[in-house]
Amino acid sequence: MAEQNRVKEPRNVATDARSRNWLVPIVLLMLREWSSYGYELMEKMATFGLAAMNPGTFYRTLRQMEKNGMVHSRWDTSEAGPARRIYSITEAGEAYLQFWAQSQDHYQKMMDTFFQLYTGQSSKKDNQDQ
Amino acid sequence: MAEQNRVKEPRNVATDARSRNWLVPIVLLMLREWSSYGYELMEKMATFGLAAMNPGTFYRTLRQMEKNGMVHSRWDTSEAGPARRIYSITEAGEAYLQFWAQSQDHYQKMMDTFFQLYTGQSSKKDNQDQ
DNA sequence: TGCATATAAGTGTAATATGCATATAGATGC
DNA sequence: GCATCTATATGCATATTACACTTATATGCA
Repeated sequence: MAEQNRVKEPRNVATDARSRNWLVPIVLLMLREWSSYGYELMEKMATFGLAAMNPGTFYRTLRQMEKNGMVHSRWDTSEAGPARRIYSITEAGEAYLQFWAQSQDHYQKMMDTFFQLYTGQSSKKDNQDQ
Repeated sequence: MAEQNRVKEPRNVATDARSRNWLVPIVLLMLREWSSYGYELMEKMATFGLAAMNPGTFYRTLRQMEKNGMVHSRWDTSEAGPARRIYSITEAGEAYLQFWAQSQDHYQKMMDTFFQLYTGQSSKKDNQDQ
């Protein structure tokens, strides 16, 4: 019955920022370094090798983060062109970032377990050279 | 305005199998080793330190995977107790697993970049002792 | 001037995903 | 008989996300 059902192409899973679980912390990280606005943030995402999700979701996520208190924003009309909403990280945002970073430890272990089973040996993929 | 809005407690983010992005590959991994059924698979999840999501979602995901062609199933009534739906991995499932493992590489690099920015040094969280 | 395009930030709505509660059913214990 | 464990599954509400648009300012250029 499941005959002509091809395997649905996995939509890049962790390759992109999807699940927003990634989006939020990465945006916070960027804002920790320099306050910025949506359009720029979206472009910087590429630095992380993250094909940014569609703009609509991205902007909406930013507003959501503001509602959650992780960031706050102000309009910037000083530059030419359309007004920009400049986001800055808040203390709550910093706290979240810290919490998240800690939780990554667990994640890393899980990944390690995965690769142990998958390849029969530990992932240890970061002992490349440097 | 965003005043009494506390930061929504992140519901364990990557700590559990949520986003199912993890669920699928891990189930496939387990099925690669030995064909099994939902109930057992759910229990084995604990091995990965993954608090299994609720049964409903779990079973539903398995059926979804079958529809996608990653696994196929047959009823097993040979044992005592309720019939079990035994799942086996398909070639498409193996292919997906491979694809996924590759994408994790990318993911790992991203995480590394993240921690470089966050702590100012490479994550290197697995050079603990051994 | 008129129009395409880049920059910038959004909204509406439908499709998906997920959690939670609940249903069904065989087997076993008491 | 009835509670409980094993085993699989569905219904519904809510949460997430994608996709298609909308609104605006500014610039290039024919």
